[in-house]
Amino acid sequence: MTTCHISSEGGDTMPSQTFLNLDSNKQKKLLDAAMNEFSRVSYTDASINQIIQNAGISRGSFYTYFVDKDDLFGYLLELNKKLVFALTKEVFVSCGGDIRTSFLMLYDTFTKEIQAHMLSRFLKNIFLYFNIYREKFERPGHALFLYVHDFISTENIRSDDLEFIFHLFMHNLFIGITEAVKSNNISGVREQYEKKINILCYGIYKEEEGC
Amino acid sequence: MTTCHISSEGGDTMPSQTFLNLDSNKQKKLLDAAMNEFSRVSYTDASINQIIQNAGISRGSFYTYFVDKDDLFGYLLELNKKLVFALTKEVFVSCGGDIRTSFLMLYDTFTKEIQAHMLSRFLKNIFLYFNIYREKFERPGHALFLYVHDFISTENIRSDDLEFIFHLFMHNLFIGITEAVKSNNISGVREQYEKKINILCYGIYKEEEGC
DNA sequence: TTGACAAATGACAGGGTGTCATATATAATG
DNA sequence: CATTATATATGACACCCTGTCATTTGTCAA
Repeated sequence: MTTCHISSEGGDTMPSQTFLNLDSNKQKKLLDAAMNEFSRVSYTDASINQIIQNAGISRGSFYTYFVDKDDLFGYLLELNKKLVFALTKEVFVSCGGDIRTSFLMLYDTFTKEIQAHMLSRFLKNIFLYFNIYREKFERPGHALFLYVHDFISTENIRSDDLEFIFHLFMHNLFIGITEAVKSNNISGVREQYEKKINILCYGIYKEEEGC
Repeated sequence: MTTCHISSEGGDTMPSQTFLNLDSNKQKKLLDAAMNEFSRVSYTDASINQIIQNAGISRGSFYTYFVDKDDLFGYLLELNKKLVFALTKEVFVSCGGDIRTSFLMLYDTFTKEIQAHMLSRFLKNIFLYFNIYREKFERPGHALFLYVHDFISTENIRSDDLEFIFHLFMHNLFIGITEAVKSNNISGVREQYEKKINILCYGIYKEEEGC
């Protein structure tokens, strides 16, 4: 409970043993085809037909590996989760645990990652059609929190519910990145994101109000 | 620009003249069938086949009225917009324009409305599958802001960008309602929502930090 | 060689969308 | 009234999708 491995949550979507038994080349071929399809179009439009065609497997086979599109997609997320976890932790450490600077840096880190990394197209599409993935993606939030909460500084924080705050910031981070990916006015989006983070940190009301 | 009618924005999704020319009974029959379908299942699963079957019109006719499911749905939103606008304004007025109390009350008002009003099932489904509608629904936000901004008090607000703040609160209101509709722990959700609003108003940092 | 079990297959049923040539109203006009 | 023009309605059609399942193919041990 207290110690948490990355893979602890989200084990609900797993391929069948049949798939796991498969020659790893064949596995990769299917996974690659899936990544391509989910990068090509939105989740809704992604077609299993396309995937199996590109992977060169039969319809029937696919359904012995995964129960449906959701299952496959969940597995892909699972595989890419480690990257997100590691990056997040790294940022918190390098910011001395300060929430405000951490979340500003997370934004920059992820948007850069999306531009530069091999996963770019897939990640980009995730954020591009984020509204659809939101639930799937935000669910492992608890695991992520457990993974990094030791590295968050709470000295200057008013509330005692750190997890709540973490999720609130995370949520806004994801929305920010989503907008960054969609928009062509990068600096404008970044500016708005910082504004939001500042509001979350300092509030909108003038000083006089008591806590 | 400054004066704003409710219908100003979102005129992009409109039924064809053919539909508008129709006998109003026939119009209603189709609209009712659509409302039922969008209440029955998620937007993704909503089927035009079902709608035309229940409305007793032919496939071909439907496509002379609306270009697709999106178009039809947009029109339904348009028709229900007035209610949302009116309620929002009312709340702001009755709260003397204070953002915090207004948004707390908006939450209560809308969740009650969803339970009590004739539109309940439709509205409920909107929020239930909100992730999908988010864009469609948040787009008319600007019109809504123009409609109510005169009734928002800015005395105790730090920032000068009222519209930005308004959208931020609106966004969280919608998420709150969405969660309320989904959850069976109503009071818990309401509590979390208030927590969030308080953070937006007062921030998470302790006093000492300068503005 | 022969079972026995694991894996792969594609035809099939059932559902969906958007189109279009054709049929049927309704109105207008000589 | 007959005729032509115009608006509206229709459902068969082409095409796409998903999930299933009886059957075939592969593999390995006895």
